[in-house]
Amino acid sequence: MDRYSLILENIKKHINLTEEEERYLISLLKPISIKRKEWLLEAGEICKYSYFVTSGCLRGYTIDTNGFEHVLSFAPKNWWIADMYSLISQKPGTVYIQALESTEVQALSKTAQERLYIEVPAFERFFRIITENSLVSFQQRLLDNLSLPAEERYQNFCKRYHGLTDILPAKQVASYIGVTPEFLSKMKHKLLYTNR
Amino acid sequence: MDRYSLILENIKKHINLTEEEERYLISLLKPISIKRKEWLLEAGEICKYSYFVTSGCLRGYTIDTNGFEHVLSFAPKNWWIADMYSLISQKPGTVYIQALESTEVQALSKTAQERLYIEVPAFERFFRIITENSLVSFQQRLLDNLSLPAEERYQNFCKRYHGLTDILPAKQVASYIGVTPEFLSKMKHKLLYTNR
DNA sequence: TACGTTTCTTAACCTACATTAAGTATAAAG
DNA sequence: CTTTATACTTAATGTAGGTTAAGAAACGTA
Repeated sequence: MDRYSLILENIKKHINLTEEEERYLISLLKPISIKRKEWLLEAGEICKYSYFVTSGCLRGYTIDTNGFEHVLSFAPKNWWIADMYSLISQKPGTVYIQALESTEVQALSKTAQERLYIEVPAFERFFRIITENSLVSFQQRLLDNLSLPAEERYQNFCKRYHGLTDILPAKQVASYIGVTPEFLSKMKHKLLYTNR
Repeated sequence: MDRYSLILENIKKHINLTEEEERYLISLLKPISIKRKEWLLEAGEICKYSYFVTSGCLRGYTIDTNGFEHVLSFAPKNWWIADMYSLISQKPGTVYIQALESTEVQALSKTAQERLYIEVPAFERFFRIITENSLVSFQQRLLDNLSLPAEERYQNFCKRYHGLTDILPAKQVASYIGVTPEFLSKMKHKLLYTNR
């Protein structure tokens, strides 16, 4: 039962659950382990799960028509991830979800999630709230991309995802903030020698 | 009662309402009219309403540290708009919501919205769904900004917001897709003479 | 119907960031 | 521990899109 405490605490930050509701949720979860570089989802597939990361780290990314990858989101421990477009439309998506290291998730299927909305309406609230939060951060990220030079986007990233910057390959950070690895390397050099 | 049909139809696309629930919703709405160039919300204020546009058109935008405006979203007839960050945190926001022409909205206050979640749980579902849809389109827009040249972003915009392109000042479109008015003008010239 | 303001266009010049390429460091996997 | 792939750095060169400026068109207000 302890392997569920992380997800339960995550949910109980926003809603209250009775023990029975907790047990019901747990009965719907499906634990999945994947190794570094393996995928939970690939472009072209229909996303059938919301994933909650209990250990390790995932990345969601797309590949554009020129073959370049773009990181949509990182999902370290305690984060949710899915291809939202595909999950809600149940059409083939464009997102890859890949493990950056050995990772364990609890998968909640779309059908289980819908059952949950009906049986335990508080979950409707929970997912509304985390979707709202996600929307706010994507809006802010878009505005950052429209208004800030790459150097500030990098510094913001380091602050906001503090522990992550050390774990992630710089390449992935570059892709997230929207620059090439070469240019990120140049920025890091500059930041190192011009301030302090 | 007919002035409410647009918002009721909008909501009934996603959930069912009894006549009593409809009446309850209507009792919570506050109609507001504003004229071209007036604001419903300014940066620094706390956003207290979700706005549903019944006629006219609004834009949500921010002003960066260099004084440049960036359009976050347009809200023509039948769209919802708010400063989501400020609305959910009830802290001062960064978004201006301004009328591009004479506009009428139905305003639903944050407190009314929360009451609605409790009295009529289906509204929790409704706002979950529209927030999910909004999230998907912001994710796509971010990816477009990361992966597509300005010319394709402009063409996508023209397709996706078809009627809007004719109504909006080109300046606003430029701000939305993330280029200067000068560069948009250059692109339009090019598109006009190179194809067809 | 005219005036002032805002928007649009054109063009010369500029810069942040991309591309290419080649070498070096790091780390995964046998 | 070695091997091999992957990630990182540096530097030269290229380009999409920004900046500045100034005139032309369109539009809102009277």
